[in-house]
Amino acid sequence: MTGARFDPTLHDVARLAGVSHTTVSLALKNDSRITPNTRGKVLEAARSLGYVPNETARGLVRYRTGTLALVSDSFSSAYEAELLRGIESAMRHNHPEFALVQYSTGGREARSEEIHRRILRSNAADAVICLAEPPSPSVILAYQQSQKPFVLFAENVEGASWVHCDGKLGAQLATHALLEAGCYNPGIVTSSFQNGQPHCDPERWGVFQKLCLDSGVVPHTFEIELLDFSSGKSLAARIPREVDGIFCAAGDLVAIGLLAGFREKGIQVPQDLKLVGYDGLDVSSLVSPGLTTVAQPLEDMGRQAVQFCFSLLSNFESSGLSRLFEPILLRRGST
Amino acid sequence: MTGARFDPTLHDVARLAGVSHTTVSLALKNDSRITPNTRGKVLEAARSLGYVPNETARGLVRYRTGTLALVSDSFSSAYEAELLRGIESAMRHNHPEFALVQYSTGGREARSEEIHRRILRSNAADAVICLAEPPSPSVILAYQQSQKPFVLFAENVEGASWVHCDGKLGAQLATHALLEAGCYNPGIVTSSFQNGQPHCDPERWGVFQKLCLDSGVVPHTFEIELLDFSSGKSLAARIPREVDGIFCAAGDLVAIGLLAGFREKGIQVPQDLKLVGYDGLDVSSLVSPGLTTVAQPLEDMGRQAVQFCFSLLSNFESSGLSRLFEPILLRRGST
DNA sequence: TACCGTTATTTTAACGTTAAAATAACCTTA
DNA sequence: TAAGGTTATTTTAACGTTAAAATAACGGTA
Repeated sequence: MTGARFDPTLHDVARLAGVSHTTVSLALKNDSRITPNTRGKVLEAARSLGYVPNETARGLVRYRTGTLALVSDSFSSAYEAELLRGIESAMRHNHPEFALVQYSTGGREARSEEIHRRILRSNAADAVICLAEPPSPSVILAYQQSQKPFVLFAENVEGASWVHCDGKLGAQLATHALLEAGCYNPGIVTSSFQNGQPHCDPERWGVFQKLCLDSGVVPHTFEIELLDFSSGKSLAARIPREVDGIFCAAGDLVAIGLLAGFREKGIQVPQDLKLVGYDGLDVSSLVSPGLTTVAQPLEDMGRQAVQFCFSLLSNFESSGLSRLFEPILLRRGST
Repeated sequence: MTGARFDPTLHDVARLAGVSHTTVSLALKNDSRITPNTRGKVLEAARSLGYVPNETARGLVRYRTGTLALVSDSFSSAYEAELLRGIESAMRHNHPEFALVQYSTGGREARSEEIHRRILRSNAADAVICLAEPPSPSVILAYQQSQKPFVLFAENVEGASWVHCDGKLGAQLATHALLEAGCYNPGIVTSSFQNGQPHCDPERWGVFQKLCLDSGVVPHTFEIELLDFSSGKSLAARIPREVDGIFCAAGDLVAIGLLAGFREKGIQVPQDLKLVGYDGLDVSSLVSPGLTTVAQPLEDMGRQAVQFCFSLLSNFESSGLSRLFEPILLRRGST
């Protein structure tokens, strides 16, 4: 049941080289106190045994891990994929010595809390980027107290550093696109509600509501649980025929799902209904018709998050970095 | 520079509860040796201090981590996303107490080696699923010796457990689709060559070659470095006009990129050229025209890999589990 | 009341590393 | 040649946990 444990340790190398384990430790990190002669012996012994340091033991005493942790709701989201592209490229270019590990919350809040606590308590990483829903204030406070760099993709989170793309502006772009196109019975697709508003990106819904009402139209709201292709596709069946424009604030993937659902249902886009997505994922340009969408500079945002982590890591007194990116509207066939 | 370290430990809880640290340890894991009375005191003390166990220290002595590690080339690949969906769902349903972490190799072989060694040596996980390129034989041997369950997505790897989808059959389905449609100047898009064949999934290329030659046509081969949308798109420009059929063995994402490239170039699919992809990703049904593709049951494969890990974990003498899945051809607009 | 067998708890020793303190070895210099 | 100062290496003590061994406390029996 329990795994085998027979990898060579510092002590094994030490015994073979005829020195103490501390000498091996120092020799391996090229400490100037060790003579070239003994270092040679140590290196040879380490090589012949195939010694690899145990990072767990190391982390316990050093309190540094050489690891950047990502916490995301799911490993398989396309939205996160583009952020990850930026994060990975920044790490590869600027911090190649760091390991990148990703934790999945499975979208469950309790699990998310558990993961953050575990990372903090077990010091599993030197810095954390959170792609998932922002954790509870108590977790954020814990990060603050631990002085561990913590960056999340959300706006104006008290006590944390963040990177965000202006949702109000994005919603404005999307709503105008629909209203200008003459929609008089528009709807919005959002994540499911909590406390009277969508549980993620409520600002998009707020702006859409306001602008519609300002223009004298009363908009529909359609909530979905999972923000993916198939839930978009099945939602399409539940949208009344009189709706003539949809702002899919839940993201491009859902919008692409809607597109597929509408096609099955015989609703023509953009003739019968205009559709605007959100995110600007690559694939949104490939569907038929092309999806008009509010594009976020996801790769740049990912890179920025990494940069924040490392500036916080090098001088941790400067807390609370943040940056708001601007979205743009990509007009395509669906409007 | 170094992080703060002030989370409460077993000793802190012990002091507050007026018992020894071992008692706390036992009480927290509900050991029957501890009286309900002292357990109560301990639990109360632990709660009031907000005690969370340090998994690093725990892992050092227990040699069990409650973690399943995934090693992938990149966090952002769509192919892996569907595998991950299966892996995540299996974990969530059958092993919810396990943490799931993912390591990224960035596609570099040296990094991959380093990551595997680190996982093994530092016992970072109880089992490992490798979505990336199979590692070197020496790493595979190390996994074998460590008796740590190790499952990879590749075929017939000596000494490892694996899950694979029959590439020969898949290539056969794709090639026949092109030849039956009357292509007499077909080509294949593969990953870049190493030792005279594509460095990943060489079997697809081999079968395609053979079947084409058997039918009396000499096929083209187009290699690409990165297996993603944009490299597919830019490859399109380099494909000669006389080519009338492409088997994109490099995957749907590349095929979708090709589609976009062909559209820009004014090549009509399927009139001027027929295109068959590989993988059967969701998005391949949404592009215009719909992509004919060889579908792998990726989610099922992911689930199977998880199941292998846990059967190996419970009785580690039975080594070398494997399963070959069958692909199917999804015929759509591109042929 | 002295002895034994339970049961409840504590003490001690690991796990594999790093950091600090201690020692040993070797040169200078007086 | 004894004292002092480097330099090279070793000893010791952490880090926070679990597991094994040791002890303490208690109740029952002879």
